[in-house]
Amino acid sequence: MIHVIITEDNDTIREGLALLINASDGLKCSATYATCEDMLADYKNHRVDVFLQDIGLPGMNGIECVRLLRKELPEALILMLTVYEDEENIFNALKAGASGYLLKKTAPAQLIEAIKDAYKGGSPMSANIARKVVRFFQSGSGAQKNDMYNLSRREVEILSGLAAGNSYKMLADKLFISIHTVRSHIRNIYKKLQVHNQSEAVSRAYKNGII
Amino acid sequence: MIHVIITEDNDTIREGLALLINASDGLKCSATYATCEDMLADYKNHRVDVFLQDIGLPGMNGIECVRLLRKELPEALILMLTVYEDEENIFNALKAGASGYLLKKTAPAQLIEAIKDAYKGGSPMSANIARKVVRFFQSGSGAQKNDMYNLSRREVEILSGLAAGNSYKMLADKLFISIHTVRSHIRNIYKKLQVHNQSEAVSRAYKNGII
DNA sequence: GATAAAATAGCATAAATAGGCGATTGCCAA
DNA sequence: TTGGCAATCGCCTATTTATGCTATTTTATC
Repeated sequence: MIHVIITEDNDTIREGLALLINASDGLKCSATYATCEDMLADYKNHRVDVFLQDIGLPGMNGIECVRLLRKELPEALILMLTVYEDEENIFNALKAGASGYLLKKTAPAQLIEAIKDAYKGGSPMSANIARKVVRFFQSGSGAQKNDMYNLSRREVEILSGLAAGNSYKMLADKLFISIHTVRSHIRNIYKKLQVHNQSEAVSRAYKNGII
Repeated sequence: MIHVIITEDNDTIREGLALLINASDGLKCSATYATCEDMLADYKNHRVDVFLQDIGLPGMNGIECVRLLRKELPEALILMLTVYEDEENIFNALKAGASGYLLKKTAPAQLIEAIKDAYKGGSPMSANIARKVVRFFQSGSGAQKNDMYNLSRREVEILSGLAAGNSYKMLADKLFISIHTVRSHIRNIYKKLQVHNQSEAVSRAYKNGII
């Protein structure tokens, strides 16, 4: 018997999942929670083999929750069950310690299979999630999406310089151009990335593998 | 109808796979080869949607073969089907462009499912393969090194806020604290990370998996 | 209960940055 | 051949940051 704990804020979905699990052979939902805080405070009172974890929760974020849970239970099996399909959430969840990543649109039968799969040591993932993870390898851990924003070579150079902690003046000296030119490049970078300051630009650059 | 091409040196396995595929609804084995060289020279004469590719082959290695095939057919769907379960082979195959990675001990029914899964855009992997791939994320490229710098929870919160593009004032308002406190936290962050401006702090945070 | 760390708050000032507006040169492609 | 884009340079001004020093109140931790 595989015991499952659900953390999901939407009442309907939560109850539905619990019903589905309890109706399945070999599975039992031992507890459900609407928030991570509730779950972390109470999960020890129940038997549990697999955690089903939402990401978009009020209060603590589901990914942060995984991180904390992992600290207490390093061997915990955690399946993310979410609507978010973007790479940032996927990779962050996996890095935080999730064992699998499923989309909420996953069919009930597959969900049950995924829980059993995780319990047996697998890492169930929805088809397109798995493809994204695989693509991560193929692009050498950085999906070169700067095609999306198409920063010029010089702009990438400037942006990297900023991330390395250089001021405008330092960059100007290093690249043998005037500080005005540096300014100008940064203005264009902001426009292309749709941001309004260095930190956000650097952040976006990292998220998108530009630097 | 999904057309499959098999490259596998063992006669028994190769014929068995072909029989299995041809016996399955919606699948057809359009050609089989014993070596990569044969396959690369002849595959264009057949319809093909999915390649089933062994790794341990006489002559050209299966992974090298994937690399070459990808150059000619960037959109090719290639499933590795092999006995090797070591990480080096797994990651090299995925990096070379394989879409999925299955073990030869995979049950026939699952193999058929995997081919259909790949055709639909998935990345089928045997349970323990998937787990290894996921573990790669958890250990290798982002292993929660923020313990190194031990930023406090609040400091991480502030740093994330900066990366999201917030100014000091915006953060103060969001966190219901004074701008002086925000400043104070940032001062401490800089000291701990040994940096002197936001960009470098954000950059270091990303590199070390703090945010 | 002492001690350390974190979170809070303040002031002053020099330096850096962002945004507005404009301009020239060279190159490449529609 | 014209229009767009990259790269270069310029000015002005308001806003934001970085850094110096100090200090109180919680919160952990031993």
